Amino acid sequence: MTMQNKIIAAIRKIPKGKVSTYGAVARAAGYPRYARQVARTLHMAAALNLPWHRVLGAGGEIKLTGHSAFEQRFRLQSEGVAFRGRRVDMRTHEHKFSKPRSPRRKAQ
DNA sequence: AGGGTGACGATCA
DNA sequence: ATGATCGCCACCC
Repeated sequence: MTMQNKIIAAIRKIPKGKVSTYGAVARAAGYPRYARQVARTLHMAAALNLPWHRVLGAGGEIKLTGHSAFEQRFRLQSEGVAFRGRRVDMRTHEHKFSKPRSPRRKAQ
């Protein structure tokens, strides 16, 4: 299993109406500090059919620029994600990964 | 091999 | 809140 595959798998777990962040996805995939690689992976989101719009920067901020940023915001609002200013209200929309950080035995 | 580059993130002024 | 700086790390010349 490559790092990129794990990152992709993590992104696929974000349900509609919820969001996550580059850093959180990286951690959920088992690669803390690899936020930039998550972003890199998202460049092929369309081809991989990934919910790319559900991944935001730390604090729920859209890191895209120009038209893409607008589209991301539009897509999120379309599935019920509320914004507070320029940021998503993470308190109510952040997806919590159930990924165990310490593969100890197993999550009961 | 070496240096520049990000859809990052945390910290500080 | 905003901008600068720095640490990070796979990619792409």
